[in-house]
Amino acid sequence: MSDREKRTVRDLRRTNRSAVLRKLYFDGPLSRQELAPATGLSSGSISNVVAELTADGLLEEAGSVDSDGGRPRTLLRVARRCAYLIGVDVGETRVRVELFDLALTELARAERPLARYGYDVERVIGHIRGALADVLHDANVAASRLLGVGVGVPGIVDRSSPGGAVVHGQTVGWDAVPLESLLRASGGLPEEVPLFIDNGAKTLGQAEVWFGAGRGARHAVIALIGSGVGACIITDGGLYGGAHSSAGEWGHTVLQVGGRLCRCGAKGCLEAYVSAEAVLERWAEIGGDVGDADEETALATLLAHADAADEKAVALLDETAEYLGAGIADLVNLFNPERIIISGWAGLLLGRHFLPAVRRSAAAYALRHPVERTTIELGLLGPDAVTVGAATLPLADFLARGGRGRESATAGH
Amino acid sequence: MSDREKRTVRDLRRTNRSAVLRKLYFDGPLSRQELAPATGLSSGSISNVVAELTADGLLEEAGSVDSDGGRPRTLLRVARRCAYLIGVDVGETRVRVELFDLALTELARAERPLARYGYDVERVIGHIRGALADVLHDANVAASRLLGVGVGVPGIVDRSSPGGAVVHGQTVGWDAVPLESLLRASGGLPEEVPLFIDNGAKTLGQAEVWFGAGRGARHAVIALIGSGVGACIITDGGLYGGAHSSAGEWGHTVLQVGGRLCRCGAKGCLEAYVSAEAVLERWAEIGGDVGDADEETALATLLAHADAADEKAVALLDETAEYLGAGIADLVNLFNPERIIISGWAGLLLGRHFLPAVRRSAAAYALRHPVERTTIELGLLGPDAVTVGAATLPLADFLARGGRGRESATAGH
DNA sequence: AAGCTTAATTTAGGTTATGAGTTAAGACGT
DNA sequence: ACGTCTTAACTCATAACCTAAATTAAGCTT
Repeated sequence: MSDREKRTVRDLRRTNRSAVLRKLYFDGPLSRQELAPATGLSSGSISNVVAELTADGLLEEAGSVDSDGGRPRTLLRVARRCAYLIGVDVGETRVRVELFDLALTELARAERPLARYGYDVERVIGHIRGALADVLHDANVAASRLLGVGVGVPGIVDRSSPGGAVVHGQTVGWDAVPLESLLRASGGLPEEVPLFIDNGAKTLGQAEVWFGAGRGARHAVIALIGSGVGACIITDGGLYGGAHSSAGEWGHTVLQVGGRLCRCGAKGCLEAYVSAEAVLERWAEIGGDVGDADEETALATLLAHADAADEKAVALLDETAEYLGAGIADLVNLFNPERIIISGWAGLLLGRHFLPAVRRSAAAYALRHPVERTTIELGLLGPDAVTVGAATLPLADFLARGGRGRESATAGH
Repeated sequence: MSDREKRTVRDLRRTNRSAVLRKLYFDGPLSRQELAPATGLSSGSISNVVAELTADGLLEEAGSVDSDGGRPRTLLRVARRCAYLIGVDVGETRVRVELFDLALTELARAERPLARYGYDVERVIGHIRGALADVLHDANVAASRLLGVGVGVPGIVDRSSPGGAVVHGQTVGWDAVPLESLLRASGGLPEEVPLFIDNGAKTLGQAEVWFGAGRGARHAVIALIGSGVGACIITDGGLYGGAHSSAGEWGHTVLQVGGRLCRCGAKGCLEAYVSAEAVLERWAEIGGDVGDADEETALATLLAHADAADEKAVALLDETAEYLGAGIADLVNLFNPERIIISGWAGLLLGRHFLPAVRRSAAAYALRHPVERTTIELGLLGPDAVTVGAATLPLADFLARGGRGRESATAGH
């Protein structure tokens, strides 16, 4: 059923290093004393592991706290400058690259616009490579000190193929683009720096779970509404990808058999009702004025109409809230998460307008037991957090490895 | 993020015992020589672990194979009679209890009918207790030799509450029934025999994954269609439960916002279109003759009508196939499984009739990439496998523990 | 019967975590 | 100021474990 699980006594150390590192990373500075019960290790082992991590330069002291009457405990934290991360957001209109330290504070960024016709693969690769060199130069960080590069892209990322991640971006016209090998071949970064590619929606979700509205949830779904609709599914604290890491395609969930035509070709998808594009389209259909502004301002205009009690706008948004609620009900019924977080630029805009209505609709369509135990909230991070989320991918790997190098990870099957 | 991960050097042994045991359990008799690469352990450790397991009576030799010129390797297998399992199926019309050996071959069974008004909790508890005693007596097995008792029930089982599993069976009128503590209190089985309770659909799914159409799949969804509709979701080889183990409530996925009223109170649920009850209801609505036979024969009659080219029946089933396909498309989009297995008595009946149509519909409603990589098949096990699946719960626990006792598992947080 | 081949066990060596005992560092009371 | 008390962190002996190499076991070939 499952081959290689855990093997040697050496893996133990890695696991324990990882536990200590993770605890310190997420729960701020802690003393060795607090670390012991939190990780389940004995105080002796904590000393041992901490000494090792400190020797590796991953941990540093952070002051001390009096302990009434006794020796004060010295606090420990992860050394934020011991390594660096890069997050790349390949968006609909631009490529953005940011450089972070371990604590994910931004050190440099570079952005390259992508003209509408700009989804030429070569052009995107070139932009990434150039921007990557720029941020490293600006912050004066050697590429060798990078823990890894995370890339968030639109579309489905299939990580199960042998030559590295392959991107299928139906909406941007990418069909089986072997992004990983192309980026590698472009020579922009050293051989040994690992590359992590995933769907942009998922990276944003990961960011939201680590640092935003999802903090502490073991089971959560981040619903992302922009021009399109997607979702990031967190199960047992980690990103769920399914067999070919294309899970979470919530936007193409069927809400109306034989309903509105979606850009995916099917009928009645959630996306055909609640995406910004769809809402505006429907607004135009019932005679709403759209103008030729960009989607963002157009949506804001629609919301303003509704605020001004424009009946048509109100009705449209009511319906949208019902559909969105029904879509969320599906997530609740199928995944039973603790929390559902609505995010994405349109999701935040719409959510601020009608979150209570969405909650009501979700409660009406979902089963009572699970929906009563799920909270539905808005995301705390802006859509810009895609880069943060992308940087999170190598970071997660780093923490899971306990801050050790990746040895000969090529001990394939 | 996650507390207790792995700790001591002792857990290592458990993990390795578990790996050896699992490998032997699922992949038949193997020699020590084959075991080594399969588990990632050295031949020395294999010897060691195997010796320990044999001393514990969990393994036995199973002949030997010549190895041209050398010492023949002796084959090993799990001793099927080293412990026993009980599976309980609390169904819509009866309680069934079966006793199995480790290989899950049936040794005894007992069945108690449940009158229509029979969902009285006390009655069910009494039936379980009685039938349990019967099978143990019939097969002459001491209760102390039981590895555990697995129970499959209708409704949502919340295992997150402190006093043991609680069952919320909306359809059978059970509201927060603390089945675990009630069964314990009934005194039917010794203190130390563990009790595992889960949704019957999920246990059936588990059986299908271990021994049926799902063998070998790491990501699968078993779609169960009977009077109601449910699903069992397997992620990374294990049952997915979500935050309160109520995940997989596929039947109440919305397929038609504002559509047919479902017995859950919401409108447009999948269950309101494709469950046996719903199909027959719709058949009656358009004037089909139903008679007052039980659901099973009524559905068979409908299918016979369609086979005889009764236009109304054909149209109804076409529509049903479309809805079912759309529901499956949702599963594909959201979970991206390798395999979807249609089961449940009505699912098997309907599936045999129109599986190709369902596949077409699913392909039309789901995204191309994932649906091309998912197979949609019928289950291989009959609905009777609920007991097998239930027995699988303690078995999974046993294998995960490496066949060791459960020590002081009360080292709670 | 000696030599060869392959299987399985034993042994030596190296990591690791535990837990008791020790040292470190400061507070408190007289 | 001094000794006592309290708490933190480290050290070291012990036990458990896995690996790799060496050894024993079992059967075939010539």
